[in-house]
Amino acid sequence: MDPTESSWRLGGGDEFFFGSDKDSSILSEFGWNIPAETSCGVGDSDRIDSNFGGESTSDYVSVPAPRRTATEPTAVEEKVEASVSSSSSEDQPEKSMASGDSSQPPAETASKARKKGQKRIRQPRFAFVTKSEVDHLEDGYRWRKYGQKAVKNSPFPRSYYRCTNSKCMVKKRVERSSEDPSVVITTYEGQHCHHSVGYPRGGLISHDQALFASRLIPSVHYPVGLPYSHSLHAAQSQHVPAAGEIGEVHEAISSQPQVDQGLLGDIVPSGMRNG
DNA sequence: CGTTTTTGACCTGCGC
DNA sequence: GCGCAGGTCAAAAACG
Repeated sequence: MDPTESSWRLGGGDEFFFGSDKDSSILSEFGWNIPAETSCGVGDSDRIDSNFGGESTSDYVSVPAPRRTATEPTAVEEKVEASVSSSSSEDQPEKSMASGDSSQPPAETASKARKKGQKRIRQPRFAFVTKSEVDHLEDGYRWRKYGQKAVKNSPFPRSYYRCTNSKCMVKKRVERSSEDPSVVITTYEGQHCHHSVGYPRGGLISHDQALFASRLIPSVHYPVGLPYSHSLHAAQSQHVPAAGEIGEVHEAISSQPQVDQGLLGDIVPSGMRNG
């Protein structure tokens, strides 16, 4: 297991936290409302540093993604929860590049070089707990699955996804809770440097969603019920969910399971859902 | 034909 | 130092 997990485990994190007012700032810093200037393509750890104000190591923020809809068969009931993860896994700047770039030399060189020389830089992460029948929730972005692993304490495998945008190095990992098979834990890592774009064969994301994506961050608040401060962040990530839901989610989170018409059922704070 | 998913192997980091 | 578990890569297969 990785240390990382413990750090950013839902509600378990304790390294990063921002105040309520800061949330928006932070998020925006991460570029979750970012147009496309963040640093895509740049692929350097620099971007993280910049965003985090120089601390390349401590950074975990989240990258909320706008949830979508159309392809989702039954996402009607989803409890979303998010938490910020921090610390832990360090992500690799170069690595991303290497992997992202197929044109790059065999991963061997790249991977080796990168690992030995320096530590991987961690990227902001956001974990969402969603109650849904489908593992892979649409968030407005296109993801490509690049791996799957069995999880030690869980009968369910963990899937690893990467944004299909060649310049975007955002990753996402999805796994089902061993406690509640109906609960899907989605962790976003990194930040999109582009708007949500099309949907896989299912159609393009609607304009609304794109728009939504661009502004979801700022409007969010954090779930009052969350036990951890980080949760707030997480909460924000929830917003990401769907266009038009922002408002709803926001409310739901902060006050009660409100729900959005069909998209979000009720939000479940990490600490609360445990019961 | 192009893209995505699947799957096994490899590498890295951490705990003991 | 060894073993374990997580995370990623890459080749092959499947799908649209």
